[in-house]
Amino acid sequence: MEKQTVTIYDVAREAGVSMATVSRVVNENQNVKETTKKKVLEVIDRLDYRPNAVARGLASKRTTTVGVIIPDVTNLYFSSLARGIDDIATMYKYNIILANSDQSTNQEVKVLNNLLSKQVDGIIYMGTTITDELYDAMLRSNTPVVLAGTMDSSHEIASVNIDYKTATQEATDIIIANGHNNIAFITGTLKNTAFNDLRLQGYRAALEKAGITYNEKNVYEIPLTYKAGEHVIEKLLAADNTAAVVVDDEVAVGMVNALKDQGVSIPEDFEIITSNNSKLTQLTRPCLTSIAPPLYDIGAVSMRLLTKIMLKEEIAQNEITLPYRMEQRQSTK
Amino acid sequence: MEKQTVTIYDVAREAGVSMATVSRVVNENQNVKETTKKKVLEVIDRLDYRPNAVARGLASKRTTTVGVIIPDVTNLYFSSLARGIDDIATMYKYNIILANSDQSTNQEVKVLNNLLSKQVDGIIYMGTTITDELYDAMLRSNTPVVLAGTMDSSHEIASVNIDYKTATQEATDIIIANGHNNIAFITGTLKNTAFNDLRLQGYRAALEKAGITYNEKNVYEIPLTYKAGEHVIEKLLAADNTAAVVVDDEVAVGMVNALKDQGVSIPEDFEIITSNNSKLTQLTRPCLTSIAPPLYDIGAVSMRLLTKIMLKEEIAQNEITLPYRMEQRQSTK
DNA sequence: GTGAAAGCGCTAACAG
DNA sequence: CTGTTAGCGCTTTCAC
Repeated sequence: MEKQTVTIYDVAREAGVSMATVSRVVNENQNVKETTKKKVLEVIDRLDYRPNAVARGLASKRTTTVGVIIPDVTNLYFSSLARGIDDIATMYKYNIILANSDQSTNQEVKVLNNLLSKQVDGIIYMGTTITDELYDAMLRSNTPVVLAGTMDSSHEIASVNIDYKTATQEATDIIIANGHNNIAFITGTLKNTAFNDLRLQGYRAALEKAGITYNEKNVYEIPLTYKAGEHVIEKLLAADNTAAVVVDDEVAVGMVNALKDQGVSIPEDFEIITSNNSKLTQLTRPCLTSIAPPLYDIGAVSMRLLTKIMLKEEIAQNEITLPYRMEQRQSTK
Repeated sequence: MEKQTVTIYDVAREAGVSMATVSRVVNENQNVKETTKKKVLEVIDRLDYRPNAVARGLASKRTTTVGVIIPDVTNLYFSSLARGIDDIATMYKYNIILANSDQSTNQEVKVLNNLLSKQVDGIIYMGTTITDELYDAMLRSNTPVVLAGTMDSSHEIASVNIDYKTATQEATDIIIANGHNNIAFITGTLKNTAFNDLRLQGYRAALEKAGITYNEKNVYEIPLTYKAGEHVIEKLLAADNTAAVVVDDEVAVGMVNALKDQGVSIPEDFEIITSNNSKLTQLTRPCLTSIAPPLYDIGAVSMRLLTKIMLKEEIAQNEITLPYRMEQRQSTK
C-alpha cells in the first residue's frame, strides 16, 4: 500500500529515451520530435505517471505554489477575495496554501515564515493592518508579495485596492444629501490602519465640504462583528445619530436588526450605508445600500499581479486602484 | 536579490558539526549532546536558517501538507468547516492547500490529481456527491482521505458527519407537531447524493410516523442559492404548502425574504426550518430555526482523524457521527 | 553522540 | 533533437 512510485526514470526506460527527454515532454518543451513525444506520452499514460512536484520544486526552485494569508476564511469579505485569488491561481497553474491569521501580528509572522520555508513562489496578504514587524519580514524574504484589499502606508509593496477615501466620502455625501447632519461613522480599530484611516478621511472630507462640524464622538471604534453592530445601536440612539456610515457588512446587518428590534424604521428614521457589498447586503430587509468594491476582482487582479511579479514581467504600476460602484438599496432614501 | 540560500550545510560548517547533526537538532532528535545542540541552535538563529520544506519533503517523503477540496470558499457552510480544518492542521504542523472544485466532478478529479502530484500527505474532501470516478481516483491514490460533512455510500472512506436522517426527521417532527400536513421539502439535486437522500428519508420517516401521506410534489429539487430560494416560494404558495424543511441556509434566507416581500408572516402563516445553522440563520428576521450541526467541529475532527490515519495510528472507527442540536428560533412556532 | 555518504525525483546546463 | 551529468537541500541508514 505504498504511494505511487512511478518516476521519470521508469518512463524513460520504458519509452527507450533519456529522462531529459521525458522531462522535456512533460514541460512542453518544443525541442522534441513529434514521434518521440507521442511515444513518451503514451508511456506516461500507460504507467499513470504523475510528475513529483516536490522534486520538481527542489530542482527548479519554483514550487508553483503561493501562500495566502487571510484573517478568517469564514468572513465573506475575505473569502470573496480568496475565491478570486484561487481562480486566477488555478488559471496560471498555481496552487494556494491558505493560512488563517486572525489578524494577530504574532500569528502572521509565524505564518509568513512557515510559508517561506515551504518555498512558496509568492504571497498574497489580506488584512487591515501591516505592522512594522511583518513588513520587515516581508521585505527581508525577497519573495514577491501582493496586498489584496489592504493598504500599505509605505507604498513599497504591490497592492490592489479601491479608493477607500473617495468611496467613503461619496457614501457620506449620499447621507448628507438626504438631510442628515449627525452622522455616525462605525469603524474597526483606527490604530495602525491606513485602511480605516482613509475611510475616516473620506467621512471627514464629506462633512467638511457640507459645512458640518466634525465631532469625534460620532466615530465609533468597535470590533467588526455582528454582535458589536447590534450593541452599538444603543449608543447611536442615545447620541441622536440619525444615520451611519459603516465599514463592515456584518456590523451593518447587526445594526439593521437591532434598529428593527427597537422599532426604528429604516430608512425613514435611520439611514445606513455599508462598505463591502458582500452577499449579506442583499440578505437583510431592508437591503443595504453599499459601496460596492469588486471583491472577486480585487482577489483576481492581485493574483494576476503576483504572477507578473513572480515571472519578472514588466508591471505598469505597483499599486492598482480598481473602480467601485455605489449600490443604492433600501437602507437609504 | 536572490532568495535566502542559507542551507543546512552552511549551518553545519559554521557550527563545526556535520549536516546530520544539524538535521537532528532541527528535527528534535534526542541523540544530540546538550552542548552541541545549543551551539547549533545559536548558529541557526544567527544565520536565520530556515529549513527548506521542499528538500525535506523530497528526502523524507512527507510534505506536512494536506489538500483540501472545497466546493466554494464563499459558502459559509463549507468555509466554517475549512476553518476548523485549518486550525487543527496548524496545531499538528500541517499546511493546507485549498482548492475550489465548484462541485464539478471534472474539476474535482483534476484537482485531486494536482494535489497528489504535490505529494500531499492526505486529503480532506468536502462536497455533497462523490462520483464513482472520483471515488476510484481516491482509492487508487493510496493517500489518506477524509470526507468532511460528506457521505460516502460505500462506507469505505473515513468521514465525519452528523446523522442527517434523524436530524431531518426531528426537524420535520417539529413542523408536524405545529399542525402542518402539507410540508415542502426543499433540497439540492437528489442525483447520486447519499447526503440529500438521507435527509429525504428523514423527512419521509417523519411523515409516515405521523400518518401523513408522502407526496412527491412536495419535494422541490432546486439549486442551492439565495435566488432559487426566493423563486421557489411562488410554487410553494401555489401548492398550498404552509411549512418547509430546507437543506440549505442561503436558500432558507431567500425563502424568508420572498415570503416577507409577499406579506406572508412567519411563523404565523408559514414555518421554516433549515439545516446548517450558519451565521446567516441569525442575520435574518425572523431568525431561522435550524438543525445545528457543529460545523467547526466537523472540520476539526476530520482533520484530527486525518492526522491519525496519516501517522498510522489506531483509529476506533472510520465513520464518525457527531451530535447535533436543534436551534429553535422565530421561524417556527 | 556524531559523521559520511547515498539517495529522494527532477531540472538544467552542456555536449553532441 | 537527444543524452549525460550535476546538483537542488535535506533525511536516513550505517559506521564509528
